[in-house]
Amino acid sequence: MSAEERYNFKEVEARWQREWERSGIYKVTEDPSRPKYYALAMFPYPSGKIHMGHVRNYTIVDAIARYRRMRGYNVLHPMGYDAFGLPAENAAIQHGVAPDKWTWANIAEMTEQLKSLGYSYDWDRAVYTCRPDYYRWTQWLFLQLYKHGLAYRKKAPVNWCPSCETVLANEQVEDGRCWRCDSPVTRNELEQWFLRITRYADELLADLEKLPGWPERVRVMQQNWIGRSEGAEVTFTVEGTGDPITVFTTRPDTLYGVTFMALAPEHPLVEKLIAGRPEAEAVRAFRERVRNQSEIERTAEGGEKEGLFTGAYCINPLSGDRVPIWVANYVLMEYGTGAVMGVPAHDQRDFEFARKYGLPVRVVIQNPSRNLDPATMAEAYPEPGVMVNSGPFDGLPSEEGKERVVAYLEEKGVGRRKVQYRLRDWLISRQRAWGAPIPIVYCDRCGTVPVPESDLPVLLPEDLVFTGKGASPLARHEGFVNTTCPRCGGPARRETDTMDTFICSSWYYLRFADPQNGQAPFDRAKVDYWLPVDQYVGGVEHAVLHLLYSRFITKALRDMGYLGFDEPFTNLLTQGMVLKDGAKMSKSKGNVVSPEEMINRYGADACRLFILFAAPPERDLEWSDEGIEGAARFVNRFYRMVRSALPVLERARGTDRQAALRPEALGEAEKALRRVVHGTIRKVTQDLTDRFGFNTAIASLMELVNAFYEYRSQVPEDRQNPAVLAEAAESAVLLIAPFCPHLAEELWHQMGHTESVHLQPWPTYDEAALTVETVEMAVQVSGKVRDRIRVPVSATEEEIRAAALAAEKVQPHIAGKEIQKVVVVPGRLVNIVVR
RNA sequence: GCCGGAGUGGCGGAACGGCAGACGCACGGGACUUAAAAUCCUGGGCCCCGGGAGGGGCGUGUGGGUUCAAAUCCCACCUCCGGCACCA
Repeated sequence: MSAEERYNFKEVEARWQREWERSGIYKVTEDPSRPKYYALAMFPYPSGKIHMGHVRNYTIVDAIARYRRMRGYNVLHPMGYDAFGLPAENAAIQHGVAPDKWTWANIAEMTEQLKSLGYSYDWDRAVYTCRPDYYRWTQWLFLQLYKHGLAYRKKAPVNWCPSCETVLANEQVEDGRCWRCDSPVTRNELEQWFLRITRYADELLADLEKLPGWPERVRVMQQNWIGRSEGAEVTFTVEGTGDPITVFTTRPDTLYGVTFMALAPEHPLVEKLIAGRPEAEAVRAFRERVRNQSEIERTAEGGEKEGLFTGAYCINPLSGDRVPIWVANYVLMEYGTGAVMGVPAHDQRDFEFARKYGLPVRVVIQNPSRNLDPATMAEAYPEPGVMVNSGPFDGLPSEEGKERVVAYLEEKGVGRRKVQYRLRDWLISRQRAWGAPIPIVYCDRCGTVPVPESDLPVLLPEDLVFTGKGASPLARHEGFVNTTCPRCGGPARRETDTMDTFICSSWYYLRFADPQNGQAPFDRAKVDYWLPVDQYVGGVEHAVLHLLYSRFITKALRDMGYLGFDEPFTNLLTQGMVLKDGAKMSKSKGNVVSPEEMINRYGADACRLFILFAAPPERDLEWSDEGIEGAARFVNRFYRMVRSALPVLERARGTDRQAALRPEALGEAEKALRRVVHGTIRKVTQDLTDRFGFNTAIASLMELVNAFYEYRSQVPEDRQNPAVLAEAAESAVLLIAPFCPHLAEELWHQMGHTESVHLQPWPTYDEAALTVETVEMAVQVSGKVRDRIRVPVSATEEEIRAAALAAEKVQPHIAGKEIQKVVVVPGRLVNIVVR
């Protein structure tokens, strides 16, 4: 093949990217006359260059967006940057580059790379969370939450990452380590801002039911994280002082089995209980030791249970028993009430604790199949059974007992039904400077004062000094800190913590509906038109973080009257990772494949094609150098297919194609090619509509290309049917457009069209072209394929049966045998069952 | 421990009650070429019998079951991956 016939992807891709940008074909506005489709990829942190994970994510969404556009939808397909965050600050400390400079340089580079991949974004809608015109509204969001009692400040034990020098939310601690830098997290008592996500715990859990378009896996992860459990609160009374100690339990039926009370070492009552007692010093020392343990140490595997007797006793409200009060390291102050009733016979943790410290074990639920003996039990019996040693409740099945005990406690006023969640409020203060400042002022006279909306944004100073030591640069910036109270006008100090960047990303999908709005975060009518997101795509690592936060913010804004829907993301696709040599790509492993290099060597279309073809989107994808070469080869093969047919196609110009495609006008070879063409249209359409079967859709396209070559090699050039070839080539180009947009656009124009291929309607298949006169069917004898027969599609079951029984290779297998049954599956197979 | 997902040729994967291995990668053979690259055609799950055309058996993690028919449905188990986990 001559040099100029080789597909010059570099020139073609650059040319069409320029043209699309010039003509603005991907720009969208609201259009009530068309159905809308909002396709969204999780926007990136501008870390420097894009990696293969990004390419995969955005290629999937781009294919979806392009397909929907051709199907007649008004498609919103935006992109932006989650641009606040620690790496920018670290760069400032290490290299002395200002965080905004560093960030904007990265954004410029990544944008250029994204453009080189030919994604169909409406770039006019890009949002940058670090820009005042965006974070102004992040601050506005905070103020609304504050106004509605959903943002509050409290002193609490919090997760502190010593390396990032900031606190973290619970969701951002994994196995006791910082999600970002992997350092062990410590516990600190600090005054911090929280968002009351727990107020929505119930709805966040219940509404998972409304998300059938989410992967089961993600819903289960959120369910686990929210951790709802039903039980009761029961109040014990301290002997002597009468102080109440309330516990949460899921097993009110075991209340008669309580043999000790266990308090978290940090429990507020501990100090009063031990005051003046000989145990006081030891308990205080124990408390300090536990408090200083890191999350990892405290929850280490096995978890040796430790505790100390306080010297005090309390009274069981049900049995009247006198119960010793202990402090124990396994009781967490953050969950429930920070106090646990110890029932060794029926709770494994209590059991271990009781055995270690010689506390009594009292069986109150009897195992129906094997009698439990407290003296010999080797482990707790947590299963249901029959209540014993429980006064008036003896003989009740334990499940029923739960109800009866709670009812009794409520009647006596010493307990009540309670639903407890594992989910805790979202800690959002960050002691970092490169983030959206929390719009709060502290005034000696007025206290905590929110910045008025009209004063937003609270701007980040541009002259921050990053030393990496001591307090945040924001806290050390006098010009920022010192201000006047918006209420009384007196001297005041600004809050110097910034917001968790997950707040910035918890509402960005709303801003895309109205990104330039200077008067409000978004216009309700525009949001009503575009939202919710029809298809969201991203990594599963945000299953609990970003996706839970966004659901919460959506519900909060809905309750404030700003939104009219309950859930932000109707359908979610969690794409798999891109691996190399079986492992996640990372600099330390040295197995990183650079998208930039691949695009340079093989072209954007080949990269996109390989990534879509190599694995279904939700599965991990193993990068293969040979694989992408194969994809590049196919791009060329496709290009040559159309190029070499252009002279023949020229003959179809201006003729009546529909007339030329009438069945009477076609020979067998033409009909066969048309069958493949229309079969492929059907297959690709199905694969893109009801699932994301990009890999099988592309496989089907490859079969079409193979059939095209076969036709051209088997029918002499002068006898080739121009109308059939034109239909095949046009269909192929339209079908490949979502995957290889440059290739499709180039060929579309070479075929003589002047409008963009991406604005064309999606092809439809012709049922008539799919019909066949005869079908081949397999003939099985007792389930094994022995022969094949060709029968007319119109053949009756009786005729098929006769043909099968007469088939040559079937004879030896049925000769002399009794035919028990013949199963005929028309169009597929015949199974002759013999004995 | 509880919950979820996945195990199919040398490799990525397809089929999700009806002919296992579509499509591609890698590999073998052939054509074109002085040669190579590129391209085009072609072969192939594994084992056994046959010189050959051909024939037979076994095959979707393991063991059972349902069915004329199971990768697909049911039961039990194994392995790997992921989530939660001293949450009362």
